[in-house]
Amino acid sequence: MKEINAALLPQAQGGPAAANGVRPCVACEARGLAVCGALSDHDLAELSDVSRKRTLEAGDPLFFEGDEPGAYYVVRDGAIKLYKLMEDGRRQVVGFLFKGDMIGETYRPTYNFTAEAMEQTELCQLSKDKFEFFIDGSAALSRRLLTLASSGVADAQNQMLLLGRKTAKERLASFLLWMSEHAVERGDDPLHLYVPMSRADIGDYLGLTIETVSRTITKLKKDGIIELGDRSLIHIKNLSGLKMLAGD
Amino acid sequence: MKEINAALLPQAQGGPAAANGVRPCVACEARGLAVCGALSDHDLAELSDVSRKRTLEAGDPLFFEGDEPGAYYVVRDGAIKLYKLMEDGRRQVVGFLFKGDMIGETYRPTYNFTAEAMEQTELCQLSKDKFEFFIDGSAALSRRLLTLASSGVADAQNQMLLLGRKTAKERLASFLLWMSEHAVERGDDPLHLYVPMSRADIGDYLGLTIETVSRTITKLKKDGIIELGDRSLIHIKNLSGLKMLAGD
DNA sequence: CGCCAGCTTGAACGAGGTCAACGGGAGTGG
DNA sequence: CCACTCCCGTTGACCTCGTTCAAGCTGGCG
Repeated sequence: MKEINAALLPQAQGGPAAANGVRPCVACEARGLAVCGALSDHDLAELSDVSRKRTLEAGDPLFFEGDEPGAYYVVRDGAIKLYKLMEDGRRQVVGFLFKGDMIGETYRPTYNFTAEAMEQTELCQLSKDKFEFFIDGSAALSRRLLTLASSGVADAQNQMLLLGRKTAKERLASFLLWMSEHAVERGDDPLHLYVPMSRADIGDYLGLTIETVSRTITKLKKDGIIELGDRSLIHIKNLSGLKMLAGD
Repeated sequence: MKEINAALLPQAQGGPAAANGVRPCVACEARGLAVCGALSDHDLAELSDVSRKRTLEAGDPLFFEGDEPGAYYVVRDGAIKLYKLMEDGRRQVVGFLFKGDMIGETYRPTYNFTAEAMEQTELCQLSKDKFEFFIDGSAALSRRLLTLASSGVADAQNQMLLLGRKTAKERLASFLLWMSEHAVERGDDPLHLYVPMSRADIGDYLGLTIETVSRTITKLKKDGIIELGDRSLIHIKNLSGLKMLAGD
């Protein structure tokens, strides 16, 4: 039962981790963050039976826009980007997922975006049918998923305001603030941001080119708002200044 | 019980229609379209008890961004726009609602946008607490709401692609196609669109100015793609041409 | 060391914004 | 019935922000 979808997977999991097979969700480090927090220990133990660990390397796709959803995924660790492509290659990143986030295309016939790992990422893969059976049986889980979907809509609407009406500087400032707020939720330092996405990813998320992203970051640096560190780290030196710049 | 929230309403309903009070949801013309379709006749009869009819005139606000949600609303007839404002007045329309659509800020602490009628609009107002009690008790309703929320997210992501990466012409074409598809869902003629929104509304939805909207519509007219009729009517003369222009 | 991918910086361009003038239909009042 | 106003949409001329094109820079890795 753990292996039902193995044949459909883009890449089957290899290496030493595979030997561990399913780990109990009860002890999952992402449990507190994730949707699984809505379930009792007993339910979670059952969920373990329909879940399966997946590991992706940087650049690996999880699924493509238009694919039929075969599973739900919870990010245990790492970072995923979600994007849509136009025929001529124009790209729009519609979201980023980090530890505890879920891919919630609940009850949709096809995925509306492509999902791709930005770095090595561990996922919990939940069988679609089994998980939906769980949803129907648990009002708490339904409620949690509805709440998540609603905040997903709210996030998307904020992004619409950004894309439709904000200047390049306001977009960058809003993006950094968003990253900061989500760092808080995950219990990370909100002033020393780990930003695993490339300039191209940021540009495609903010509706800008890599050049504009680069230039705007340089300006923020010169204004003393932020500082760039090693390994994708961005230090926010002036949070209130950043909030001013974000507009709203 | 029908009147519990009457004191909180921005404008109490007046005129002859008020005398009717609550009309049974069972016979509601929007039932087939709306979320209520997920409920049995029996449940709907109960829902009638916690629902109340509201009528808005063009320009009337239903609620403001930041307000605490006190109710859920289903549009029975008319048209509503949802928008967010920045301090300096820049505006982003994040959605339009028509017959059968629901305002689904499920389980959120505040509304994320302002809702305003674009023409005379009839709404069914459902008590928040009562309706949430219904949700918890009905897996079918939960499922329906989750499906709606998911397609709301998908819609929002498509709009992100539009706002982030499409040209003015592509935006207008995509908008008209979107209107056409939703006309089909509502059982209206998909080639003779009723477009109740002003140029300003369209511009603020597409991240453009009224001037650019006007110029672009003129171009579409000159290219023989569309034709403008009386009373907010737009006739699509070349649907496949429109699809070409929309990109994706 | 050399190569390549990702990032930065500069210079010129252009799609859409801004500013301004005008037109036409609905409502109002004489 | 016309004169007047107001609002909305259209059109034109000019400008600007972000894009495009191009050149260098930096660091990781063979």
